Amino acid sequence: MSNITCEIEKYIYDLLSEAEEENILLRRKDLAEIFGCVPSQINYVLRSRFSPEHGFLIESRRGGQGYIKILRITCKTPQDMRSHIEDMVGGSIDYMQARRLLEKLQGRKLITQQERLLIEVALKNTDDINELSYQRRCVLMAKLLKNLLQNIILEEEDL
Amino acid sequence: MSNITCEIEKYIYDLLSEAEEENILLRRKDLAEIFGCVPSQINYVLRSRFSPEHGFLIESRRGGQGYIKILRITCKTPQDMRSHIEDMVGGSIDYMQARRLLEKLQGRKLITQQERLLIEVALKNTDDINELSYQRRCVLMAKLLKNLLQNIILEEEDL
DNA sequence: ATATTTATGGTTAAGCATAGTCAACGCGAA
DNA sequence: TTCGCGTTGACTATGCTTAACCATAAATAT
Repeated sequence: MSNITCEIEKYIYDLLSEAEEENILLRRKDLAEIFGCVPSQINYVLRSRFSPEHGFLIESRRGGQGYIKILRITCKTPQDMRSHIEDMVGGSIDYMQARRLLEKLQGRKLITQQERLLIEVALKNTDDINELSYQRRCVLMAKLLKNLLQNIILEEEDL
Repeated sequence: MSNITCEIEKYIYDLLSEAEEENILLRRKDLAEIFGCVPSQINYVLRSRFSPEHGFLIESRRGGQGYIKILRITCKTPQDMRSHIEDMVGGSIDYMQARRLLEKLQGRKLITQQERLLIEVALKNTDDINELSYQRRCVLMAKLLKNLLQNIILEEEDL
């Protein structure tokens, strides 16, 4: 995997691992210089790899002494996780969105690959109910997805 | 501590912490002299660090014996808080502004970091609805944000 | 009383150093 | 081919600092 985006992602991940705190401070232009790319590449990495859905918050300032701060948010309680799942999925979701979400969750090690495949099978069954409208299917899929995620993720967290 | 604005902010914050009352009196020119900056720098600090979003109101008077008074906003009733939220968010807000606001609200301990993340996820979903115009999304986001904030901040009182 | 002077604070715009957005383009996979 | 991800750079927005100019309240002179 030799594209710059992945390299920058890994670099930031390593910084976060090393950091005592759950957050790190960066200079966009410095990072761009390190990787020999345009500054806006950093924005792309943040948007595609460190978004709220991935469990990160970004703070930043422009101007002199500007910075980018990346915070990793951990869901400490089952209630937090339930709310988090509710927010990620929402009241309606289509099959492709759901699959992208599952991919991210697997990347965060919140679900295993097998669990992900099982969920996708379940979702596909719902998506194949052609008697229902698209909208109706999206609502049903959201409910199903949330139930499955909550069962899987919270079971492991509730020790 | 590299810029004067942050130093002045901290200075004022310390004064407010020490003060018995929920407000303090300052002389603009004295403060400017202490920090060796032009007086209008103080206005910049007040505008960017002690606005209603930050939980403060400013009163002042010109001429001889002039002063600047900084008051901490206190929301005594749920209705006060609703008005405060309405003032801060307004009828339209974009994703960046909303994020900055959430950063401040977390700083004021009105929301937790987890709650902030959840709200950002929800806002991002709205911001990603590309079928809608920018203006329409801003209006929707303002409504969503106010609803979420009111539910979170007023959860106890509102029942 | 009224006008003038003095002592405050307010507003705005310019300039620089950042960061953000957007749309076009390239490339590889389905 | 078509689609989605990644890359790029031109353009935009923001944050801070400074300074010139504006507005107002109080003190003083008349």
